[in-house]
Amino acid sequence: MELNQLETFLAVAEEHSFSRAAVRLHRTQPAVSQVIRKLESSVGEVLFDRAARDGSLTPAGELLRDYALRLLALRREASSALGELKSLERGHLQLAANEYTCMVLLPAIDAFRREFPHVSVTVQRMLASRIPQELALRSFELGVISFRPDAEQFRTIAVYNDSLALIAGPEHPLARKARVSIADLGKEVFIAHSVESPLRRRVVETFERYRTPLNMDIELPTIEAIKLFVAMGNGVALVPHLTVARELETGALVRIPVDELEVNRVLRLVHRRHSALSYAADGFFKTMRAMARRVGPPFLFQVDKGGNEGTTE
Amino acid sequence: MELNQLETFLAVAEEHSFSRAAVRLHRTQPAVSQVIRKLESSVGEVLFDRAARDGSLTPAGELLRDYALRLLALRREASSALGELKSLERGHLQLAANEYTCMVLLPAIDAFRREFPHVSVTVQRMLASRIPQELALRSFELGVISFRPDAEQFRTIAVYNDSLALIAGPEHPLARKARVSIADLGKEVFIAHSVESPLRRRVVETFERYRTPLNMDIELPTIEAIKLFVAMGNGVALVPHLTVARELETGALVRIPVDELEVNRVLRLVHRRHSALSYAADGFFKTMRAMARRVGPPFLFQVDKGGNEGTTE
DNA sequence: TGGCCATATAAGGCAAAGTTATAATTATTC
DNA sequence: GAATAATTATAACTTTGCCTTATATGGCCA
Repeated sequence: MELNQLETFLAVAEEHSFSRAAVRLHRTQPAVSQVIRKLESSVGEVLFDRAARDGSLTPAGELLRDYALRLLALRREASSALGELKSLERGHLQLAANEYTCMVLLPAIDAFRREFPHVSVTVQRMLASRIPQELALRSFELGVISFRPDAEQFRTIAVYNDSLALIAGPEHPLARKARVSIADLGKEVFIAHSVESPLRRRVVETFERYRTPLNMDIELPTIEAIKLFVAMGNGVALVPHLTVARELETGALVRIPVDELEVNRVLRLVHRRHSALSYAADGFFKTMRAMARRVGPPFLFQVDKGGNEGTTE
Repeated sequence: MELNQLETFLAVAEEHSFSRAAVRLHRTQPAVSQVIRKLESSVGEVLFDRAARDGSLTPAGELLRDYALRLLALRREASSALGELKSLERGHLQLAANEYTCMVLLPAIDAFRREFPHVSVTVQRMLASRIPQELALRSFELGVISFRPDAEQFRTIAVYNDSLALIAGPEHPLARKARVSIADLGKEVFIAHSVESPLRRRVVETFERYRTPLNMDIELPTIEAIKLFVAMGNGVALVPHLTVARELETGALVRIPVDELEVNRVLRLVHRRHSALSYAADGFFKTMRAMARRVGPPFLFQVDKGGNEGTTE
């Protein structure tokens, strides 16, 4: 019993004639006869009362008619569901980001949801360092990272240019100075993130380069904790600008400009190079590209080319 | 999109491998590849993430998987419904009979329902004379008549041998006589059925043959009315024995034996010769044959053979 | 980088499904 | 009641398409 056969079967039942059904299906009458015969032998029942000569159904035929209608309706539904997937009237977008990189996603997700309200979005929180391997395992489709993974299997797109901000509480002595050099920071207490990260390594390297002592006696587990602790006047911290944008505006924190620490880090979307992009992910890319064009820096949209330079820039 | 293809598709999705699916389906791997490719092109979506090499589905594939499962389940359901029809765990029996021939059906329907409790039965009430033409129009499948229709398109089976009973009220003078001849009936009032019927014609002919006057001034529309009227002592009536069996037992009516009126009439099941019998009707035949064997006369089961002798016995 | 595993591709064979032509069957009509 | 018309069945032939064998390609892992 195939859907194809059921289509022919229903045409005969509706037209009450093998020949008229053949016309409707753009086939010849013997072809229709053959399909019906084959269907009859496959279900083990005679479906049309041949003696009637008016295409009337046997009881078995009546029964099969109901099922045939339901089966074909279900196929139509499946087709239209697949169509909706393509036109993003349906679908699902699975992202992964860490505590702060997910911040940059928020305006993009907002725009995306506005454009495609029927595509659901989930953002999985994950340490950035684990994102490539989980991505390879297909736990999600798109990740946000701040480095370029060294495997060729990934494709990355730079989407946000985040600078590192040295922050202090508004009452902090450095907050009043117009210009601060890295040497001035030797005596400050740096509040560090307790998770090992490229960011942290870069801070350490920079201080070593300038031969400046780095006091990192305090480690806190979340950015929120660091911000709060610094706002209370306890030392300084180097954090992604985007995580403190609000506090800088309200004055709860102050950004201290230090030339030697003018480091940017580029946030990138990453996906499996060899997996076809879902329509949802494709739509998300389009949204981000549109946003980069409309909003401009720090948003950007730049597909990374070339080899696997590893952790860079 | 065919069910066949969806079966292959699901096998691959479940086995997470084209090659293993091929083994399971007793095909070769290229055959499976080809089916999937064809399915993909027909739905316009890539269904498996080839880069994954572990048979994982794309979002479109996930979506189709749900529908494929439902479609195949529905096909299984259809098959089993057709199986139930054959095994009479499901089905419908449509009969037609008139006011009194339906009486003979009751014990048969009772036995049938006992054997096949899931087959529904409807008895359509209809003048016996209209049954053949309605049968030809397929309003029902099986009719009960007391004559043999003259069209070759019908097949009849004698199932009940009903004698005509001359009835009178218990107080009627004839009720006391041991033997009554037709001549004794000349002065009686015959209560007639107001519907023209073979039965009535035969009564008239019999009286004419014996040159006995027949007083049929009273016509009543139902057997029930005739029985009641006769029981009240108003004349006599000639009615099918089976319609008065109960009253004869209780003594509400008395049967008067008249040799010249010892006429039997055979009730017959009739169906379209060229239409295949439904499993339900076939089961009903088997039930009636079993009953004829078990109960014996007046039940019988005798397929009528030969030409179209018209109204006969 | 070479071997391994999985899928893709190509070519050939065969079964199934479609077509044309014609027969058989049944209803209709004069 | 035979001719006619309409409908489905049958037969022979063609084409399509599915499956097989054989081989290539591509990603992964040591």
